[in-house]
Amino acid sequence: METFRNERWENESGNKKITISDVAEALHVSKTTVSRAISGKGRIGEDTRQKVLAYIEENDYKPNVIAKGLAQKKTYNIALVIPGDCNLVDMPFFQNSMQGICEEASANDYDVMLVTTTGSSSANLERMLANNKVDGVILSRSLVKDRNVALLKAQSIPFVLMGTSRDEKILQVDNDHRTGCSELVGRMLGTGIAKVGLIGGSKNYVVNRTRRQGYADAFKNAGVQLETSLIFEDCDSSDKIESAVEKLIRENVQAIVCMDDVICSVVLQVLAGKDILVPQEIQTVSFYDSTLLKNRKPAVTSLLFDDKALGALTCRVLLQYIRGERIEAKTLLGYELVVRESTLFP
Amino acid sequence: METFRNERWENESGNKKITISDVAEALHVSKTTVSRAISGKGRIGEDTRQKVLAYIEENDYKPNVIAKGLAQKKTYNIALVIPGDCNLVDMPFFQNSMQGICEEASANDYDVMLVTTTGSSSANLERMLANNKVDGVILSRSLVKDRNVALLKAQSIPFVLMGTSRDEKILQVDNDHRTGCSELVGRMLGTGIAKVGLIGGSKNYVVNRTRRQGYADAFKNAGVQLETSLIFEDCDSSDKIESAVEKLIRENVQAIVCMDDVICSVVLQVLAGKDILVPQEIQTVSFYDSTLLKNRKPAVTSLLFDDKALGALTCRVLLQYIRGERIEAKTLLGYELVVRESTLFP
DNA sequence: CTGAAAGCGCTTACAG
DNA sequence: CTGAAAGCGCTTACAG
Repeated sequence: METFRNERWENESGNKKITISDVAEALHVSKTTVSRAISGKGRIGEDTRQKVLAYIEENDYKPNVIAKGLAQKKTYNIALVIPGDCNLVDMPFFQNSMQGICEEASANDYDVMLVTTTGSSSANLERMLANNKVDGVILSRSLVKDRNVALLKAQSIPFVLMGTSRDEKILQVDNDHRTGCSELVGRMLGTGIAKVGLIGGSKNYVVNRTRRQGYADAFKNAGVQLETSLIFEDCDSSDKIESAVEKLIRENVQAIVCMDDVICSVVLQVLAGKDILVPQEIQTVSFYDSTLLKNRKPAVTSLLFDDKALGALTCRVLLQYIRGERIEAKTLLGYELVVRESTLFP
Repeated sequence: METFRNERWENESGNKKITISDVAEALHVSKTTVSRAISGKGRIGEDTRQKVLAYIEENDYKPNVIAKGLAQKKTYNIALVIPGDCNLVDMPFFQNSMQGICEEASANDYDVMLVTTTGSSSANLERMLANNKVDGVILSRSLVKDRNVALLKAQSIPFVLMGTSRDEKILQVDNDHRTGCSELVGRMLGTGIAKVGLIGGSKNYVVNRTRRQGYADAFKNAGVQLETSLIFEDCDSSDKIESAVEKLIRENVQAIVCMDDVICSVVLQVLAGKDILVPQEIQTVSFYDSTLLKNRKPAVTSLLFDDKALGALTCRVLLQYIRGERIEAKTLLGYELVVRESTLFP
């Protein structure tokens, strides 16, 4: 059995990193001058500046960010908190927004630290904060009663929520689920039908409540009476979804609105099992396009959000806040309504 | 429109962090002594040690990890590199292993920095390495020709691959896909059937090649001739998968082995569309249980891997390597074979 | 415009 | 067993 051993000292001579002192020495200037040439802060002669910059470029000198941070009392890190126990339907959201965050951070010479928390424990986040390894944190998709929010507030460390909260005291950036859902449902009602059922996920997630509001808005706008008997929430298992679909069928709904793609997937399966045609007999839409339904037939009409852009923007907002810039308390991003085969929109 | 502004200086008096100097001063000892009490390194009187520890506990002192790192030329960070552009079927893998990595790191007082790369760019990784912000890196699920591997090797920074590579010079930790796939296919062949088709994903991913080897192993072990005409690889779109299924049907296969759940999902749909019964007419298995098929009927026989444990182990191996401990070049983790409705195993 | 010096919050030979 | 001092690689008043 082959084994490995890290023997860094052997090649230490080879790639010893060059420091600011080395640069200063080689150029017969002070470290101060080198530092100024790099940061652009403080007065410095244009020619010396160029000389330093040229040498740095030439010799591939990279300042040690850790040391820089220590001196400035910054870390140039932000933390991204994601649920360790999310379900499949939410994964594309996290994956995509994550990429947006990483790229935006990278572009600003920041790095992102990953912190996973579970519903029951914020231990990892606490450790991270205690260790002072970050300048700020991004929280994603919060729960209605979110312990992480409480933790962050208590520490008075800059943070922004990538999602929505009714707490106006916290910075928020989110997709405009509410308007999107409202427009989508509005399109359904606009075709003249009124019996539109809703099947939703756990009310524990703020996003699900927001979607529900959008659904309600549509009825209000259309002047159609909303029947609460057609609304099924907290459907977090196949069984619950199936039973909801059956009840909706008995109610003779003309359309079923699904809050997410997992729900929609089950709904389509139940309808297919009963040989109910979509969209001819019952139209179906999903509130979120996660590619989970990509291979499903019929293709489902749904809302398309740019999660990567959301991540990037959230990151930018956090960075601006850290720098002390004045920013809007809440930012909402647009969406696209994608009409596919599962509806009979004109 | 409400706006926010970060005004840290206002409450700076409130939560100024206490430093090692404060502790030393309060206790009338030197910083050296405090440092030793905490680290456990160097000789120190048991009573002074207790005294220091008590004070620290009492006043909630947390050493500044950044400063500690600077002095020791360590960062107490590792980087996790994940593809920014992975597809749905791989998300559960990344999500779960991520959690394992974070928790193991946390338990060792390390933090994990997130780096996303795309097939075409390793820029983020390069930046991270240049900035010296990590002591080591975890690479996940490498491609056959992986630029990240080349980059890491050139930098001679400790790294381990969470996945498999034929390059024996790199540290690897992986699920034992090969043995798993072999056993699963072996069970099929053991029922007396011989015409077992295979539909696989992109050969660009090492993991898909490994699974293919497991498939081949099974035939060899069973003494059954493997028909290459029943093997379809690089099926990375619905169209290709559908066409593969149709060819396999024409070949009168008795079973179809799917390399992952997305493939399997499409296969089941095609079979259902043609009213071909699973498992009565064609048995079906998937090589990876990603919960993507959870709501599908019939439930699919597949392999179950503990991705979270894989992440944790990978992290542990990297940390041991960083510490200079001797470790095995390659570690393989077990799996569980879950027999469900889609097969006719005895 | 430039530099010497102190400092960020730790660790670690070295000396006692 | 304990401490003074130098050092990790930067930044930033302060002085010139």
